[in-house]
Parts: sequence; C-alpha cells; structure tokens
Amino acid sequence: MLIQLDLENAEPIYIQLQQQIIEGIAKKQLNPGESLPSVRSMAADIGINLHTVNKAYQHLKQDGYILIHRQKGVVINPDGVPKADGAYKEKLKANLRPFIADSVCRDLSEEEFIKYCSSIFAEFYNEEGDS
Amino acid sequence: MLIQLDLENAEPIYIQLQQQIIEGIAKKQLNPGESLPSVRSMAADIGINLHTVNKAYQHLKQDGYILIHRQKGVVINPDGVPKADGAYKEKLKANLRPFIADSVCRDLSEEEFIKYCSSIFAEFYNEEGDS
DNA sequence: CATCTGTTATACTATAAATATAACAAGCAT
DNA sequence: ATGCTTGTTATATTTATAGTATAACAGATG
Repeated sequence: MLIQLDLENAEPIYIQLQQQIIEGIAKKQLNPGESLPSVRSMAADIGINLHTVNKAYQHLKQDGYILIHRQKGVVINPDGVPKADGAYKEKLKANLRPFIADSVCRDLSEEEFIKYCSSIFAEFYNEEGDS
Repeated sequence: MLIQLDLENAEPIYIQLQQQIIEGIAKKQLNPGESLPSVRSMAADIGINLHTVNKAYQHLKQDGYILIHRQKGVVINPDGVPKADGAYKEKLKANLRPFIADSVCRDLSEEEFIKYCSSIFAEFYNEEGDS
C-alpha cells in the first residue's frame, strides 16, 4: 500500500499516517487479517522514525483498527472495525460543526456541502480494491 | 455574546474562541458592522491572556470575518464574509475526507452522516438572532 | 544462536500555545 | 494638553507536543 506524507503540512506525521491507513481500510485496499509492515520497516520505507510509526499504530490499536501481537506483528482487525456508537456519533457531530458554521458564513449552501460529502463517500465506495 | 471555552479540550483556546465567534456570525447573533470587545476586555471577560485573544482576532481578520481599526476597535466585516471560492472548497473537501473515511470503516452510512450535517445546518438556520 | 517482533527508556531539538510585562503610537473626550 | 483606550510590538518564560536518535529488553521463530 502506498503511503503519501506531506512533511510541509501542519498535520503531524503520525496523524497523516493514521489517516492514510484508515483510508486504505475504507477503500478495502487493506482487509481484515491483512498484515501491516513492522514499525521498523514502515519507518524505513517512508523515511521517518520508528517511534513516529509506533505512535500511529498505538492510536489505531486504541481505536480498534488493528491488533498488535508482540512478536507476530501488526494486522488489520480480523473482526472488522468497531461500529460507530453513540459517543462516536456525538464526537463526529462536534467535529463537523465548525466546518458547517464556516460554510454558512461563507454562503456555501447545505446542498453543495452535502454534494461534497457524497462525492467523497463515492470515492471510497467505488475504488474498492484498487491500488 | 456568550463565549464558551473548554480549557481541558486539546483544541487551542484561540481556535475555540475563533470558532465561537464564527458560530455567532453563522447564527446571526453577531451581525455585519457590529462591534466586538477590545482584546483587553475580551481577555478579561473570559479569563485569558490578551495575546491569545489577539491571535484569534488576527486569524479572523486574515479570513475576512472582521475588520480591525487601530483605535476604533474590532467590528464584524460590514460587507459580510467573503464567499467560498474554489480554494476554500478544495480545502473543505480535504478536511472532510478523514471523517468520512472513518465513518465508512465504522459502518456509518452516507445517509446517517448527511442527516447529521443537515441537523447542524438547521441549528444555524433556525437559531437566527436568538441569544 | 541469530534474527525479527513490539516495547520501553532516555535524551535532545524544535515548535506551538499560553502567559506575563512592558512599552509604543494613534485617536478621542474632557 | 492630559489622560484614556485602542491595537501593536517586543521580550521572556513555561509547558506540552512532535519528531528524531540511540540503546536495550523480552519473547518468538528459523
């Protein structure tokens, strides 16, 4: 799987890595049970430090995306990702609010906003299994 | 206008303040031409440092939300907020992508996601002018 | 036994966030 | 003219996070 990082971006590297892996799972380029590179080889591949990779992995583990076996390595959660619960949905809404407030101020209509959301959903539903 | 800050939140204070003001504008509790408290009185009101308020104001100015006159003080942009342009829309889509990828993984449907967006839009359209 | 795994520990640098003072310059009211 | 308020600028300090650099440990596996 191809990992794209933007070192100039203000977003921390380990967050970007986290998001790239989540996108990979969403697009089904990464499937349940599949292995991820070890912290060391992933770090070497993308040219960052081992600890930065580990930080991303620990967060993904915390969120139920992956399992980490002490010696076997890292695998995408075979049981799939935990489904969105109430707390998750509340946090999601809280996260979306600033973007929507901003859009309202800038006269970007609800229709257009939702059109963008739909187009992003389509990205994930259509690119299933592609490289 | 009531400003609500959560000092425990990881979100920087100046960002929270910025968002609160933007929400105020979206809800039309704050209208074009209206004055905002000086950096000093705002800082005293909400119990933070003058520079933290100034940082929020500078960002709002940069984004076209407010005008700052050297001695007259701070006012909501009388001409209204600049409308969303192409660059803004691209950035918005890039910002939404991680949330949507996450939702897809967690089996949260496009319909439900959009329902949340609509409910937030409704918050702003319905509470116009309320305290 | 050597090698690979995640893990832990320590140290260092760089940056951002927030605060604390202090001072400056321009307008305005009395 | 004298204060007062305005945003602005400058300096300094503290705290926390991000990222890197090494090193070592513990448990499997070949």
